[in-house]
This record gives sequence, C-alpha cells and structure tokens, in this order.
Amino acid sequence: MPVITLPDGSTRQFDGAVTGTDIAAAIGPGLARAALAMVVNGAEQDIAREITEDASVKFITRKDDAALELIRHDTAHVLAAAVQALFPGTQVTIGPSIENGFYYDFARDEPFTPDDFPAIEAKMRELIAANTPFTREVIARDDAIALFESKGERFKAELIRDLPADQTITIYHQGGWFDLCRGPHLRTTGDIGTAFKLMKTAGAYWRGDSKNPMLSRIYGTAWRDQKELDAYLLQLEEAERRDHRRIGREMDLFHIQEEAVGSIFWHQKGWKLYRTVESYIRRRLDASGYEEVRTPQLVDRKLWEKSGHWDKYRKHMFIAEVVDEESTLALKPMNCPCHVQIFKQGLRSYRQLPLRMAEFGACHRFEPSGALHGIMRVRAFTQDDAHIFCTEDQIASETVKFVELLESVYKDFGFESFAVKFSDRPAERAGADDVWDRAEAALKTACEAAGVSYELNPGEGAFYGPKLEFVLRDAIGRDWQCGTIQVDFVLPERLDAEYVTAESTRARPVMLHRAIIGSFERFIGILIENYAGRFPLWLAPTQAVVATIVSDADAYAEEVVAALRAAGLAAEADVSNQKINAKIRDHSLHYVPNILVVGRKEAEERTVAIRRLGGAAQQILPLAEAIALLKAEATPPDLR
RNA sequence: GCUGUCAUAGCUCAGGGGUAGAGCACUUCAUUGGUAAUGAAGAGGUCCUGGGUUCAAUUCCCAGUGACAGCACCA
Repeated sequence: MPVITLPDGSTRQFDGAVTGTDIAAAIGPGLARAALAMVVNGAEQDIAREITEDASVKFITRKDDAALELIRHDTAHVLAAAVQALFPGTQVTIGPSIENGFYYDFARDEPFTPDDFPAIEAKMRELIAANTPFTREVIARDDAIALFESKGERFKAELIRDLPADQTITIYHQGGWFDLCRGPHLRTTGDIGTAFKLMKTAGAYWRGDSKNPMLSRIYGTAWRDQKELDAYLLQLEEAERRDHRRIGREMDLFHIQEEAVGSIFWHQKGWKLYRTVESYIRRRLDASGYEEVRTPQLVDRKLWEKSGHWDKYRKHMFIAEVVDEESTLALKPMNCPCHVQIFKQGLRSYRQLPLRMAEFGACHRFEPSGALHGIMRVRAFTQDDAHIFCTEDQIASETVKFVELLESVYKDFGFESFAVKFSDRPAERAGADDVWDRAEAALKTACEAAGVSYELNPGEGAFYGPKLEFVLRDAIGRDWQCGTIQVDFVLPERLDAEYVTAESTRARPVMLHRAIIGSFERFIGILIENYAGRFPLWLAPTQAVVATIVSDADAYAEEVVAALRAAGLAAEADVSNQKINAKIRDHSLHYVPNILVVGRKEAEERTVAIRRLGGAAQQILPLAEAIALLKAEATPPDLR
C-alpha cells in the first residue's frame, strides 16, 4: 500500500505497486501526457518503473533541465540504432549526453565523415517518428556478456565485465534494437522530438587512453524544440566571430607562421596589449610583497635531472646543442628549479619567510602538434610565475593571500566568475605518500580558510604536489587553466633548499608554485574572446583615432593626436582622403573604441566630437575636457 | 602524437588535366565630404613543399609540412 508524496507535500495512497504512469494519470490527464520520467526518492527513473514502497515522487516534464539530458541521452541511443541499421558490422561503445548535446563512439574500420550525416539523420527521424517505447530489462551479468558477444559487440562485453560485481545490469530495448544502459530513458523515441542535429565527427580513444584503439565519434546537439536549437546554432556562429585568432588578425595583434610553429610574432598593437597586461601584473606583484627576478633561458640538463623534470618531461624539452661542449643545455620548460638556485644563494633565515620570488619567465615546451591552438596553447610562452618559499604553517595564510590577489586581478580584467578545481595526487608522482597526505591536507585547509569552493579533479595534480586550478572559459565554451597554486614538499628536498630556523637548526622550506594569469599568451587569448575585441579603454591597443572630415582640419587633428599622446593615450590621426562615413566604418571594424571626429567647426571651436565604438551618438566636448575624460577612463583599475 | 578535414592574391573564397578568377584590402587619379562603404583606373599569385602518372599537373596519385575539429597530453 505505497503512499506517494508529491513535491507540494500532498500524498496519495495506492492499493498496490504502481508505476509512475499510473500516478501521473491519477493526478490528471495533463500530467499524464507531459510526464516523461520521474524522480523517486531523489533518483531519476523511467516513468514505467513500479513503486512498491512509500516514496516521494516528482515528475520530469519537457520544461525541466533534467528532460534536456534525457532527450540528449536518448538521441544518442537513436543515433546508435540508426548507425547500426545503416552500417552493419559497426560496434557500439558508449554515448553519453554532454553540454549542449551528446556523442556516440563507434568502432568501425572506416571512420564516419560528415558526408554520412544526411543518411544517418534521416534514419534517426524515421526511428523517432516510429515512436517506439524504450523498455527496460534486468539481465544477469553472464547472460549480458554472452548476449553482446554473440552480437560481436566486444566493447560492450568488456564494459560489462568491468562493472562492479554488485551492480544491476540493465538493457534498454527500442523496438528490435537494444543497448546496455543504466537509464533512465524517456517513454518513447517520439518523446525526443526533432530538434537535433549531427555536428561533427572526431577520433576518440577507447576509454580515453591513447594506448587503446581509436573509435569514430559522432557529435550531435539536441534541444527541446526548434527554437532552442536555432538559438544554439546562432550562438555558435557568434562565438566563431569572437575567435581570438580571427580578431587577432583583424586588430593586427599577432601572427604565427610555419617557420616558428607554436611561437608568436607579436605585432605593435598586440605587444602594446601584452605590455599593458604585464605592467598591470607587475604593479600588483610589487604591491603584494613579491620580489621580481630573472633567470637563465638555457640551463644544463644536470639541474633538470635533479629536479626530476628530465626524467618525466625530456621528450617535451628543447635541447640546445653546442659544438665543442660536453654539456647538454635545455631551454627551460619552467622556472622553479632556477628560483630554487636563487633561494640557495647564501644562508636563508626563517625571518625571510615567506619569500615570494616572481618572474615573468619565458618558457619553452615541445607541446604535441595536435595540442597547439592559436595563442592559447603554444610552445614558447611567458608565465607570470612565482614561488613562495615558506614554512608549513604559512601555507594557509599564503594561499588565502594569493586567492584574494587572484580574485582581484580577475575582477579587474572583467572575469567575475571562474571555476576552481582541486587536483590531487597523480598515479605517477614523486614524494612519499605521507608527504602527499600533508600537502593535500594543507591545501584543503587553505581552501577553507580562503573560502574557496572547488570541484575535485582526481589524479590530476603535478608530479610534485597537489594543485588548485583556476579555469576560464573561451568563446566557444572550452575551458582553459589560467591561474594555479601548487603545494610542493618535493622539489625543495630534491634541490636541497633549506633555511635556518629560530632554533638555529636547518629546515626545508615548502614551495608554493603559483600563477595568476598563467601564461600571457593564453590569458590574452581569453581576454580577446571575452571582450570580442571591444576592450575596456585601459586595455585597448589603440585608444582613439582622430578622423578628419575635411583637409582644412588636418593640422588641428595632428594637434589633437599630440595632446592625446602627451596625456599617455594611444592615439592616431586619420587624415586620409576618405569620406567620414568610410573612416567611421573602417575604424569601427578595427575595434577602435573612440573615434574623435574633427571638421571645420571643431577646428575653429577647439572641440572634438567623440563617437564611441558601437554607439551612434556623438558627444561634443572642448579638447581639454575630452582628453581628461579619456585619460580617466584609460587609467588601469589598480591606479584609480 | 592519433583520427578526420583542409591548403589558390594580404583577407574571405570560387574554379579546374592545356601555367587562374571574384569581393574586400592595397596603389594611383579625380573628388573636401558631418558619423558604418565616393567613383574610376591599376598592381598583385612557383595555385604549401617534394616525388609520381601524363605530351602536358595548380588540378589526379603518394609522401612531407602546416592549419582546423575532436581525442590523448598540458611540469
């Protein structure tokens, strides 16, 4: 006699086992039509599942976000069914819902290409139109393995073998087709709707391991209705327009060419932006008790052997060959061992701790070719690196200070929100487990002290210690690690760093590796995409263009530019033989934030007409006033 | 690195076994114009590189390089 409690607190009693379908029907025909699945005591289930005990039940309708996930997951199933119908011999593996859609990985000798999409989509629509119910079957483990092996589905069989012994194994049928699946599902294929689209193909390793065979992945997007799908596709198009590689070219910021793959040619405007960011960070570090240093580019491999990097990262290091030299030099892939060398000069006292050693360290790493991406992932980059040498009980307070600084910097650059990930010990690591226990505990304590909430990223720490990652998102939703702080008990030991304690004994410092923006290259890439080229004035590489209407105003325009430059603003004159409309268009397309229009009238009255990027209105101001206004706006946030 | 796609003018791209095109950008001339394209003329390409097939290759085939998407990697 189950008593069902509904979300509004009301209860309904039934005479025996009931399905969600029964309950929804008992509540009303509208709900019976709308209910796609249900949540029983907090767990999502098929609506056709029976309930035999008292339970709280909530129905999922198309309006719920949970429905979107079901739609995506079910679309993946239909995709798999369609593919197997059209391409016999293709094995299925897994097909989860993901942000904005789903994918399915297939094993097939010949990978799928987008040319296959029309046929597959047509078949999918056919399966959806057939409105076949999804039905759940519980099956014994050995039977399941035998069933999938008999079909030649060895990947599925492998998955079942690796499931925990106590897990219930279920199969979902849709017509004659079935798949191993935990569920839950919608009622029928028709519940999926038609707002889906296959997007792209890709290779993906079986179980995410590059030692395994590569599968053929099909990505798709799926939504509740056509309107949502159209909005998503439009958003993708808009995201493409903010791609930093495209805007970088349009704004003449940088380029990359074949002779220096993974390295950036910074053009004048891009370098101006870079310098603005660098000067800002330098001021913030100076004001936060950091000491800036500079260490060598080329360092003997002996140092990397000691630090452990040679062993682990040799394949990713650039080696410099020198004639008549026995030694092997490596371009530094990171700065930490060099900073330890500075720390080790002379005897350090506990009184000097925490010692915060900063460097805009230029590093080189031979990144795999497939990893390179514009200026976001490169082979030559500069970190806003620093190492804090401190005692174990200073870890928490230094982390709190760091997080405060990072939050303030991100806010100044316009990033109000960002994700934090806590990456703990990786399988391959240096240092004993008790050291890792201490390091992880210290970082967790520090997070609590700093009020940082994080997502756990198991096994993703550095080889020498656990880390926090501060993640920013690019225009098309890809996440990039920018800031980080890492607790390291290992390198000071390996490189023999020590200080004199209050008791006049020797002790090892702890090293906190930390970066706020990570690499200038990546961060500037993210900045470009975040602002879509429309930078706040303090970051804009060209802050104003003075455009003339008639050549009689040329002399005055030059005078205005000189006055703007004297006030520290990046200004250019446009006295070209063009109509003002063309000049406005040209500079607007190049993301110039302010166009100061001067004609005869302005020259006579010694005013300027300011036109803001994207705005249609103009503001006429006396020259001195305009300069004061722009100067104030162009002041970096930390100097206001 | 792996899978797939791609590589033609500065940019965006069309074309195609008989050495090449558009729009924008660029240069010149005319035009001095009031807030997102004034008009005309001109210049510009070893069709990524190297091999092969062919009477003939930028086009077809193979390899390399690079770019793009995803996967793997990211100290």
